[in-house]
Amino acid sequence: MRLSQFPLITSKEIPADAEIPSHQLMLRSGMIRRVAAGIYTWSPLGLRVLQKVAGIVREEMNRAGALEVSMPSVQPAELWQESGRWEQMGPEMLRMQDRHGRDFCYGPTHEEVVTHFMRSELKSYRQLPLNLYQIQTKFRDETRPRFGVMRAREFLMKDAYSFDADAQSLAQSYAQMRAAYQAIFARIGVDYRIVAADSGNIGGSASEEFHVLADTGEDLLAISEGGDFAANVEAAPCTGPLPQRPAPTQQREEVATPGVVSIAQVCERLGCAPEQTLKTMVLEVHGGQGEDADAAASRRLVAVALRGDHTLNLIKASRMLGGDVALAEAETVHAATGAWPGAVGPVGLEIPLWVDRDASVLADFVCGANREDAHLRGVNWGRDVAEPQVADLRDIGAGEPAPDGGRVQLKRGIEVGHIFQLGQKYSAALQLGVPDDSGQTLTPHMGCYGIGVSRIVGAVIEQCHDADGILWPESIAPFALIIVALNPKNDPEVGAAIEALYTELREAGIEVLLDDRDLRPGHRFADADLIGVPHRIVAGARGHGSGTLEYKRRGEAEARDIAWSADAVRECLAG
RNA sequence: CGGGGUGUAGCGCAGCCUGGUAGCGCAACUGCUUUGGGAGCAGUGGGUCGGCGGUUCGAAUCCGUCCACCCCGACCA
Repeated sequence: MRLSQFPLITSKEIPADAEIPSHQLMLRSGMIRRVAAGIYTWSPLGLRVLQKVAGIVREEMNRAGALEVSMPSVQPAELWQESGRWEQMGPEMLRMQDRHGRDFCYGPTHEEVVTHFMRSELKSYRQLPLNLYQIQTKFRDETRPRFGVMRAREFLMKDAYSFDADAQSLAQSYAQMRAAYQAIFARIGVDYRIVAADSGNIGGSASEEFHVLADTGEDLLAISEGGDFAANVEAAPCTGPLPQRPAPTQQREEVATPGVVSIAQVCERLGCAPEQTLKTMVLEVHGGQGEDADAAASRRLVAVALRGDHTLNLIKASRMLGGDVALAEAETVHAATGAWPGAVGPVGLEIPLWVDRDASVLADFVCGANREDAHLRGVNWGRDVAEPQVADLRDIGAGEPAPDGGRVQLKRGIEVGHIFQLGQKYSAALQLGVPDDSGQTLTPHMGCYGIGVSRIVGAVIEQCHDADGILWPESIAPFALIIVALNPKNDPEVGAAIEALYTELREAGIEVLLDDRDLRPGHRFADADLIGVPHRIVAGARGHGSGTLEYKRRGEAEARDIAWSADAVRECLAG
């Protein structure tokens, strides 16, 4: 490719609305252009990288025995009503109507469609196991798209769905996909971790996430130092040993605390440590465990209590309470407890209360009094309040013991892959059945496996960049090599030699970009660094005289001279 | 959805408070010079000042309203 015929529009200036390095560099290098919030056009340069990533994903999926299909991005409401998710999904799903007024959505995921497809394709248990995948544009109407392609509304995703005869076979399919994902991320060449995850509203049991480690990641990961345990903080259980609860030593006492609503204020006013306080929060729970509409539509209030210095984990709470959980509005809290948020406490509370493990071993603690402007101190479980129902409700913290005995380290990650064992949730809801070896109907066990292809592009840049621009791993670089041709027009002989070199390398199958633009060298070096081509050759009259080219690896400080020949260049590329 | 902020040339911004000919830098285009780390000089083109409405002799500027985008939070593959 000749740069004089390739639209490379780069910018020195950092776009005002880009916050993180990958977003800034993708805009500065012209890989993407914003069309609307969370919606982007990929330029020829950007698309080359995106397709490199997609190509690696496709090869490894094929190698793992999955079969590529293409399903529609526009999907009819009926399928989503069958699975119950038409109502469940909420505004994240982009809905529309056709000219007849029929409901459709732009597919955020494809469990329903693939199951529909299998209803007509699966005739016998002998076809199992089967794994189908596609690489396709998804749309999820995120509340807050940000960071360019990292959290876009429209994005490219590889989604795969496996079908097995039983749970044991599903576990094997899952393990195969897990291995394929490891191969994919190893080939791309990023530093990643596999962590235990919550399965969210997709449903199902076992689920793990693949995270690219980066400080700008939106997820917090709990990784055991020197151990095997790794989990998204959302799903990391607190299992550390609890101390014996001390015996009460104080009398219960009410203290006036006008205007005090936060733990910090309580501590300041009463001169106590946050570890000695109990914070009580009221949650509104929507939906229930049951399948019936009444349970799904129900709302109930539940209180949870944590030690003052701990953070509530809404995922844990919602898993334990069986429904969608959110902090209740202030008015709701007041109506239910007689206190505004900040003064709620367990004593005399009339709604069900769950207490975090660590809060359950407190003694002589400080808590809200369920009255305005008042707190209690010297409160004790068993004496002033009933013995608590205990649960694990908080985020794990750095330095705490991990379940495997190691010490928890917190790291930030970008979720680029998620694999689930779904079980029979969708196959049962959408009535997918095949005859088994005795002629009975078998409901297949499903797994689903997603990779955020476009997100990987951003995530790799987060890990691979310097002050001058991107440092692509060779696996997904838009070009392997850039030749900066200096002054080819001044000396026809040099110009011809550069042309010959370019042609020979190109015909050898190397993705080479010839910078033949009539710009000053500095400008072109800066562009080469910005777009991150891994190998750079400078060819000009100076070296041509002595039969040398200048070679430089992106990211290395020093350039070196090599012989003016395609073979010498190929040697540099090889290692 | 709550809070904050911003909309002026392709990009980055000034002008607005105190109403009166729409500016600067970069980019683009033309010419000449220049050619090893984002060149110099000269010239050219490009604007519904986010939209609509109001006040006024006159609105980028004041008022109202709507929209878009960004940040923080809540929420979420």
